[in-house]
Amino acid sequence: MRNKKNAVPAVATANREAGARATLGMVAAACGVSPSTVSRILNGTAVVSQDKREAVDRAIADLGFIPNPIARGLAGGRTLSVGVVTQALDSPFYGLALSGIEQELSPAGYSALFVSGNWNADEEGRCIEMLRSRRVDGIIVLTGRLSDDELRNLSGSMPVVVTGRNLSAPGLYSLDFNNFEAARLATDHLLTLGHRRIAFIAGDPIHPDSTERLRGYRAALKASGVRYNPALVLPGKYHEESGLLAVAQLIESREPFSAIFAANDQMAFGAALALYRRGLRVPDDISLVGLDDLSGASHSIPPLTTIHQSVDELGRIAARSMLLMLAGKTPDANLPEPRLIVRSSTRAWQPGAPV
Amino acid sequence: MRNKKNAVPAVATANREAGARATLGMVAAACGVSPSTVSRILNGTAVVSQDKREAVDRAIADLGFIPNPIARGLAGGRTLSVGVVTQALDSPFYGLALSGIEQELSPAGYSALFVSGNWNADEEGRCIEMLRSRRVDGIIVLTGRLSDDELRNLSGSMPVVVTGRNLSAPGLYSLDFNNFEAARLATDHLLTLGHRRIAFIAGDPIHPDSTERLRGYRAALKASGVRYNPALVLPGKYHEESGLLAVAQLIESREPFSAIFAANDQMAFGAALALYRRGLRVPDDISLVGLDDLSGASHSIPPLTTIHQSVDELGRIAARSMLLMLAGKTPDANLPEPRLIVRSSTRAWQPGAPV
DNA sequence: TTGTACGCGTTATCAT
DNA sequence: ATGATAACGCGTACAA
Repeated sequence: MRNKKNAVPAVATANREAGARATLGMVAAACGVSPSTVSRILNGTAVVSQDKREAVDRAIADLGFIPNPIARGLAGGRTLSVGVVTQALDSPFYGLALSGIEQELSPAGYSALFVSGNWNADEEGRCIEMLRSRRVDGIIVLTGRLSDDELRNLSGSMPVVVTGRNLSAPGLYSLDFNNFEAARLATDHLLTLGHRRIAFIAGDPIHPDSTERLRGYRAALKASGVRYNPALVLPGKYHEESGLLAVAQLIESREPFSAIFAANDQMAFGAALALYRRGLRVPDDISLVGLDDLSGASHSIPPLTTIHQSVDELGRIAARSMLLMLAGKTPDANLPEPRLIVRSSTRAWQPGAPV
Repeated sequence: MRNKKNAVPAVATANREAGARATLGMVAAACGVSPSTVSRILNGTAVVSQDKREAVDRAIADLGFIPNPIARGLAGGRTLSVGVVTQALDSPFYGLALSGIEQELSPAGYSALFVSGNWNADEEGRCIEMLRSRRVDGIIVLTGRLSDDELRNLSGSMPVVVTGRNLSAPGLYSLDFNNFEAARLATDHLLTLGHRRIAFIAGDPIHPDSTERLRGYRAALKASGVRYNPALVLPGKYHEESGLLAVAQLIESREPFSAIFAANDQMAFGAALALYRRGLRVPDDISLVGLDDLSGASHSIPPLTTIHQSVDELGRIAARSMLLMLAGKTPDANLPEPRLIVRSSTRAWQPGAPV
């Protein structure tokens, strides 16, 4: 099954036509130098004479040689791949981050191994074991359910970048959106428009960002001298259906409100649908603000006023930080601050609102 | 940099605590057998005496040994990984497919290498080169811009599963939705409701499914004896903005219509927004049907009547077919037929529509 | 049944 | 500046 290595040039060229792969050894043989020299040229590890370099470069182009990352990994102890633990591959939020990660990793010659933990700590653990067994050079964890200690532990054996948390350790870099400020901005926008009875659909308390967003909501109210009313805070789970339910529940409660701030866009979409079903118009009757600025937000009905989080930028920065750590440097990038995007789901408060 | 191999058990255990990985050689040394024996036990390649097997099993568990897929790949010529070429990682449509692929591949011990071609043939070519250099065992191509010949060519060197086409070759399996029937169903639904002036927002003609969907639209009209009116067919590009533009253009043209069938949900969302901006109500003034049944369709305003395509099932079946080919068998699975999902964006035609 | 020896494609170390 | 040689961790003929 094995065929001879270091075939002569003619054969190598023939092989290439046949779809077979050229190897470093074949390149070396083709121009009469040692494999080490070829390797050095490839990696810029040492100075090589001009003529040899040219000969080798030509042979490389000629044979269509591409170094084998597998063998490279075996020999060099690195695989030029980084593992990415996400929570869902089909998510308007995480999808953007994955995209950003790939955009940054590919040009650097790294591949991403995407695995999804599905919001399950056990599954996430298995994913990480799998990534370790594949010898990824580092791991990027998007949010996740793992404990901080597990993460710190992992960072002992390889560089780790984690989003949605704020913890530090050697070999560990964390990146988080300013959830507090995002929620504060959203609430403040409604307050500025004159709204006072502002309902808040909270996120799943299991996410650390949920409490931050609640804090931002309360801080904005306080700064405007509006009393915090617990009856206006509804539990949600960050998906559309929970936003819909929350609003249904809110209306049932007969607690008056003129605006809603949903802790993420998906819940805002659900909320909008609930209002629509009750015959309440957005923004004429009720103003609505989301958070995230998912791609769907600009084409929802009405286009959703929301807080923009640069999720693709999150991905890019996470990847860039990983690349830096892999190069032995220390990352220090931060995420851009959230900013308000005013579209058509909010308007100034009017006396005599229906609710 | 290299450290000694075949460390004695005590050291191995210590290493394990330190986060270092056990190797097959270490397992062999730990119980005084040869590496080949361990390998055989791992792969069930040959019969091994009971006592050795037990000793080895114990050592494996003890050392927490996990075979290194990299080395395995180098030696055995397989990597237990399959490449997946998608067009976008952040897409409500492809995301579902990726998710389905991972769900099927993981339990089988395979990893997926997701790369995105961004609707660009060159980039797609580079992706495939990268996957080949990483020695993936097979490649799944979601739609893509590659020519059929390139695909057939690729399938010469490894198993290939491609979606969105209908071609066959040894080592190549293709899977496609019934786009014709999907479009026929959508159009027929509107016809059944009494609509006669049904606009069609077509997809990007560069996608082969676009022409199929147009065919389905025309076939349904014909079957109901409705004359095909080219003025009611608008060009689109499968994204929200193009749906919005198409409707704006349609209204400008002053060609009367009472219903719109958009060739995918994303364009339907854009269409809904355009109608909303003109003060036209869905479904009261205009009925609207999409195609795909994206997750957002059920929470749009109003919830969108559409044709369900099991995109996650597409991913799962593609992966299952790949697994079959990898096992030397011939896949023969087919995609489920599209089905109509009636929600709230359509209603019976009323005389005296505003347009 | 088990072990030996070699190869997979590359990098790193040590000579020269 | 360059080459020989030895790993990297595993699979697999072949020998025993």
